[in-house]
Amino acid sequence: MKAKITLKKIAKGFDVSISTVSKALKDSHEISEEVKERIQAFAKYYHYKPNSLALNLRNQKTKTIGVIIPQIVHHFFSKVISGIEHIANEKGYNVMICLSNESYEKEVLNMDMLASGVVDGIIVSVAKQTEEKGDYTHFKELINNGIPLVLFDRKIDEIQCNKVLVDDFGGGYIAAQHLIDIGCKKIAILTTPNHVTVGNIRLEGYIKALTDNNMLVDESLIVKVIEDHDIADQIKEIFRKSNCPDGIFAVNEIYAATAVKIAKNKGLNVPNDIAIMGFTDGLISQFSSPQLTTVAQHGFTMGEKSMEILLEELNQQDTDYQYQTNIISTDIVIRESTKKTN
Amino acid sequence: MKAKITLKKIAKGFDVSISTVSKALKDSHEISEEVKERIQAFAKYYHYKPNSLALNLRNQKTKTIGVIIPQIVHHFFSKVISGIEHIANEKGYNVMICLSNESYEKEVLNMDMLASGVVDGIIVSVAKQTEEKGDYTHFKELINNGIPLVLFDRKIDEIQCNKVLVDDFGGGYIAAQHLIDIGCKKIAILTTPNHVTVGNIRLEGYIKALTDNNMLVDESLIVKVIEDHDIADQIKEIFRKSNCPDGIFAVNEIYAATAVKIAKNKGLNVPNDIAIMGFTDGLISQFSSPQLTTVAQHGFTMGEKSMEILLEELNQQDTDYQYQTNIISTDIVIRESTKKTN
DNA sequence: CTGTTAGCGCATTCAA
DNA sequence: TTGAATGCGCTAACAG
Repeated sequence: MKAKITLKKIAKGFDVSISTVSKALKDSHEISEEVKERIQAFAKYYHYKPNSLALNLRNQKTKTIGVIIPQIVHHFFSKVISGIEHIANEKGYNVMICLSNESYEKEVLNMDMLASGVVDGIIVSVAKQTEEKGDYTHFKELINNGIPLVLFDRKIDEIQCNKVLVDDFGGGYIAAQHLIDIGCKKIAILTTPNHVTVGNIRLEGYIKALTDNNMLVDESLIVKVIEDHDIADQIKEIFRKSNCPDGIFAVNEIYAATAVKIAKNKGLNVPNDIAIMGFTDGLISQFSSPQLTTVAQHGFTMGEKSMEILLEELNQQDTDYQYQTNIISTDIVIRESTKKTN
Repeated sequence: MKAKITLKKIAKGFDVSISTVSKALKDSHEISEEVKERIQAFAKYYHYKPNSLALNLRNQKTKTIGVIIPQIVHHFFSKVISGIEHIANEKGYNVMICLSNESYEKEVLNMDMLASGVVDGIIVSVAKQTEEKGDYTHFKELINNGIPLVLFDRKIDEIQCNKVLVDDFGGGYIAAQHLIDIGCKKIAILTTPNHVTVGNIRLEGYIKALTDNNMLVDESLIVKVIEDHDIADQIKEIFRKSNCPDGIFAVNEIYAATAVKIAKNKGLNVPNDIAIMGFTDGLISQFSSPQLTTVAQHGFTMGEKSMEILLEELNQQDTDYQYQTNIISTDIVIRESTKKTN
């Protein structure tokens, strides 16, 4: 293990000063051609690389941005990361990824760590537990410290900063509207508990679509799935004989795929007896059988947009910089699970 | 935007020296109780946090490890990251994730960047393009520079370092054996081109299982899928009337799920007419219909193990440290797609 | 053309 | 009990 090569060592080798070496390596016109050549050749031979830490300390910036996401084993979030990485790389930035595992505590820990000088800016999707708790002081502190912050996916009105959101309302709306369009009369929704903002907003879109179409909103068709309990058990409730719907809109892939499985077990034909659709255009939707109609939320685009906005904030000098909220619109991808054939 | 609070500023505020403040904040016995209390209270009030960059520069370590993976939108890799993150967090390390997108060039770029002082060690899964090219000088340089390296998943004999590998041979073997056990006589394999090591080794396991069972290895049943071309088209070939197999082992989920889809389109019953199984226990396997039998490769465990070994190397002083290769064994998860009912 | 100095933020050794 | 000095690796203003 050779110790790393530094300016100092090169300087000693050539018996010149450190700054001479530094300048020579930057091809400064202040240095004689001959010295430059020798030093450059030497540096190249030994694979000299300036130490990033020293540079960062000196420049007071790291060319690194931090990302805190609730989960990584999740199609949507990994898409977002891809998008962030894509733009970051283009602009010479590195990405540091932290997982909160939906935990408030881990989110705070990660943020503290990132804020201690290791990154120039932070992109985060708020953990469910934080949403539930409603304590956003760590975000406010971050902003107070002048570290640019972009929030994505989950909507937090309490925090003033740049945001990139999915059009969850519109997504919920077009989903329900699609089911109505294909003739469903009793449309159930599988959503999340109230504190999960995205599920909640999709639910609102669903409700709006129903009322716009003069349909009654039946509370018994609104299932708020609690993740701690068995998901399938909760979804089965909706298939009770007396109240079985002819259309289901699930706010994510898993619920949708689970509903399909249950329906098939009950001998129902999807989509003819019951049409089922989800949210998030992931692999499950593509490979389940029948393939699932779904609302695509364009995670990659969201990642790109988040990074772009962060860079904008990073590079602005303006004293009266205005935060923006960017809504990424959704698209419906129609597949077999809602293509009735009768 | 307040400027960040530093030791220097605190020192000025109290009209003491920087080192006094530094010591006071570490509760040094050298400092009087009274001064300590005042300074600590002040620091707490202003949320003083030591600047990581400065600390890193001073300590010559960053408590950060870098990870380079080929893709992130991939169940296996995100599982591995979770595992790495899990252990890293436990030990107070941060994780910096870079994507190579299977590109040699991006891999080299990422590695250069990580090696310039930003991380203490690196975990990587080699990009396909690098495997193809066979140029591993960037890895050798890294090792020469004394930066601990752990390779996972993809096996590269040319590089001397710690490794964590999937038991791909064993996985291929038990997969083929399972198909034999349930009575398949003509077993096809959907694998990758030769340069992709993991696919290749799984193929070897498959061949060994066949020969161990005195079955002939039929070259026409070995399909090496090229990702540039349409996957489904290539897989369809195997269903030609004259040579249609009664069992298929695919080296990943996508190929398996695609094969199932094609089989069903052809009116074949899975598993009764043809049993199909995959590799990697991801969401597709669980949610496709019929649910897929698969070889689980325990990505989370691999991540944990990789991080543990890296930490070991990081903390060792030994001059004659021995590299180790850790094989993570696979398990077969039997589901509907190979449960014959006739 | 080359070298000296100072400073980024911090910890630590040694001196007062 | 406190402070001054040094160094981590690098750059840049300023001297020579």
